[in-house]
Amino acid sequence: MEKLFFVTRSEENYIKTIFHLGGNSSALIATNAIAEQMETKPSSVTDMAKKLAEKGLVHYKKYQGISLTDIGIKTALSIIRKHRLWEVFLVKKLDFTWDEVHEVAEQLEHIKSEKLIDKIDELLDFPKFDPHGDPIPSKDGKFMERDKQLLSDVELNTEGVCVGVKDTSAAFLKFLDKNKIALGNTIKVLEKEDFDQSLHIEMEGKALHISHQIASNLYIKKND
Amino acid sequence: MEKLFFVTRSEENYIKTIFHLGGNSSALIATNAIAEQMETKPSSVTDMAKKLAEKGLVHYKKYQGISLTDIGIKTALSIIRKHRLWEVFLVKKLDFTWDEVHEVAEQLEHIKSEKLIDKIDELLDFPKFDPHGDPIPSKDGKFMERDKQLLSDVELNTEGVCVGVKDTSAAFLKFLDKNKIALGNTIKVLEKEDFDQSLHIEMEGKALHISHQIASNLYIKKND
DNA sequence: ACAAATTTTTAGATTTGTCTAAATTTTAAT
DNA sequence: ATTAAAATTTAGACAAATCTAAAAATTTGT
Ligand SMILES: [Mn+2]
Ligand SMILES: [Mn+2]
Ligand SMILES: [Mn+2]
Ligand SMILES: [Mn+2]
Repeated sequence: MEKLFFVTRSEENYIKTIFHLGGNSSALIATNAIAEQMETKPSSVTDMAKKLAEKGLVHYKKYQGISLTDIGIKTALSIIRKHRLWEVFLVKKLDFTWDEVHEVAEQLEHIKSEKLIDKIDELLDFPKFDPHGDPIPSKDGKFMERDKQLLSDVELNTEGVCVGVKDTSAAFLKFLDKNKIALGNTIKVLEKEDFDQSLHIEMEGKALHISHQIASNLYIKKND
Repeated sequence: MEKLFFVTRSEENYIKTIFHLGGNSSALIATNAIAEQMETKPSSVTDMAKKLAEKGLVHYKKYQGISLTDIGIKTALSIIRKHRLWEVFLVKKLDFTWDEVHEVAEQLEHIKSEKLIDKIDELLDFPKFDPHGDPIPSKDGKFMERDKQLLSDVELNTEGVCVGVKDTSAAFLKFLDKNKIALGNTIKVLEKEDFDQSLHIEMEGKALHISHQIASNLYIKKND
């Protein structure tokens, strides 16, 4: 007793959103939070909550909040796996840039074929992270959360490597491109401005001055 | 004035079906024919006919029949292009067999991204035919109909090459696999049985006896 | 040409996913 | 502990895509 019901595209999008808002574990996610994230109305979320509870994908108690069941979590991980693998495919095989992939992956993540996604995984040589540095769940739902910190949180003189972005908007990613900031680049924190918390850093040997807004959306992995 | 409206997945499926039933040119396609092909009810087809006419994708006159407008034809060709390119992709890049690809392509053909399909086209080196021998329309809607004939229609001693299948069902394709009949194989018609119209042929040098049903679903290109 | 058969359309209902506006419950503030 | 504010749910509506049953138009057979 597991894949009992067909899950629609809309249901998949709700499940994914609940997961991203932390609805795994036993945290209860608010109706409003889901509505805001999905740019829909709270009443629509309530309607869907009932439907998903009916299908055994979420726990739902009126007025209390929503969280994913085990099956819901498995479903979410499967969608996220597909989304991220397609993103890697688009970048590695079709020369998409990292700011172009999300939109298309939003569509591709709903394609229903286990064989398809497993073959894509194989074609890409089983990547562990997507183009934004986010981990890719394996077929059985496991994934390694990388040891990473926001650049804005590390102390002076820290050296490391860019490993991910928090903000994945096209606008932010294009800004990073323009400033030659890319995942894999080496980085060192040279100075912190107390006044505006901007940072003077060295990236791949070149000096760069970046705002707090940028630093608080870039993940780095500190050198051992 | 061209891509005026958003075309839904359901509308795309109707457009494609009308095209395949010959609704390009000015032939009028019957409501019942469309309903049968799509395994839906005639009343649903009528409803959709009105919607598509409203959007300028089909010509529709009550009780007379349905045909595609120029925009409708362009739309159909774009969907068919996507379907067939994805089929080639699945076979060439992901080792799908030709009997497995159709189902998945039915989903992938609805992905909306011009860049995606053009890059897939490029990755595959601009194939002209899909795994079943059907021509792939180019970006601008042109395609070459191959010079081909049903094996059941050619005369005795004809020599040629298998270039396509008429029946694309998984059952038929698997049958061909089992009998080592593949596109690209050389073929020669040795003898025709008058009684049941079965054929004795030579395929890649090996003798084979095939029924009329098989011969009438295999396309060959005669040697010059 | 005209009745019978067939095809097609209409009318009305259903499901899914969404919305607005009103009612209810929970939470926060005094 | 009340009251005010905020969050959530309900009730009722709507659009899309489908269906069934009945009505209308067309085609066919004699
Ligand atoms: Mn993404
Ligand atoms: Mn990503
Ligand atoms: Mn196909
Ligand atoms: Mn095909």
